[in-house]
Amino acid sequence: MPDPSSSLPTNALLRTAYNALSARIYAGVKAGRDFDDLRPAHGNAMEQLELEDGLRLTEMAARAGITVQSMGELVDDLEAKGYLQRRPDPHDRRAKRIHLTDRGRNNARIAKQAVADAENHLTALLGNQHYQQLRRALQQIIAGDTHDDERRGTAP
Amino acid sequence: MPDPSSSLPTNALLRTAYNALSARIYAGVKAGRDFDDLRPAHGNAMEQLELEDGLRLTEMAARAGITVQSMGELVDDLEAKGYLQRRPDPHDRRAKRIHLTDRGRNNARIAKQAVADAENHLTALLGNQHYQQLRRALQQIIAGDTHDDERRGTAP
DNA sequence: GCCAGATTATACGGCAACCTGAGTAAGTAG
DNA sequence: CTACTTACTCAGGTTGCCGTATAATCTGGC
Repeated sequence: MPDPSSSLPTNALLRTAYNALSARIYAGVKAGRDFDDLRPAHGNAMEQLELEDGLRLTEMAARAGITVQSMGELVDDLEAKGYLQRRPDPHDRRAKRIHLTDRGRNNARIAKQAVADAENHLTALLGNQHYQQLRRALQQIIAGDTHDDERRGTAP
Repeated sequence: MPDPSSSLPTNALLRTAYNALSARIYAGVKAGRDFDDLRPAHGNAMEQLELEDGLRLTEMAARAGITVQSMGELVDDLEAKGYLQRRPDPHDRRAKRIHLTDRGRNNARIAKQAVADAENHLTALLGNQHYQQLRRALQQIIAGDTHDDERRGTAP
């Protein structure tokens, strides 16, 4: 197959680049240890607890940009597999705080490293200057589209 | 919500930028006319027939990088909605050729325009030079990861 | 000409990762 | 105390794929 990427819309380039990079990170996580029972979507939850332990479900869903129910499923799964634990919030008996277990913390550390490796890979591939430019361009796209779409809503 | 994009991994930036751009294109297609019955995935099929009419299912699936069954579903749906038509291949009685109807051709034209609009939007947003650089960087990421992942396969 | 094996399309079932809608329990404001 | 809001759970649906299996047809070797 001749490389068709030069004629593809930028749209498609973004998606393919994202997939490639995600696969790299995901492979890095799974290669590290016995974390075969994690699927990419679980990263949505793990990522956040790595930064801030003891979040509530609602908060996590909002940060990940998915519904509370969806995040609930991920957390259910991760709890069953021993990566994290729900504990009642002492100050609000409606809420539960979600904490990493030792296993979860261990995995989070490796995931963090895999992400860092991917960033280093990009810097090496593009050169630091182009790497920074890429990030700036992506941020502009994200910010630029937010303005226009705010009133019109995103696609269903 | 304070803009967190500056600290996000490049990975996440790629995904969000992709989503933003896709939503823009998709909105463009739907705004143009009465194509409310199309979902984003249908683009996988329409895109190709726009370039080359009368392809077979197998060919389309291979080009889109999805299975024959998945493409079959999309084609079923598009056929039911009057965007395209299956006609027997006169030279191979196993095969069917997939052709755009008038409605399909009309939609393809609008979709093409929506993609072009999105590219123009990007050029205006980033400046032509940075736009070109973005595309180059994405192509490098795609090509760069292909080499490494070829033997190891992509993530499940 | 005929059979083995590949190709083309379809049918059926399953799964991941989301969603909407409807509920319960607990907190908060008047 | 009532009315509203917040946090979470339960049930069920949708989208977009995949795997396996089957029937019809084509192709190459004999």
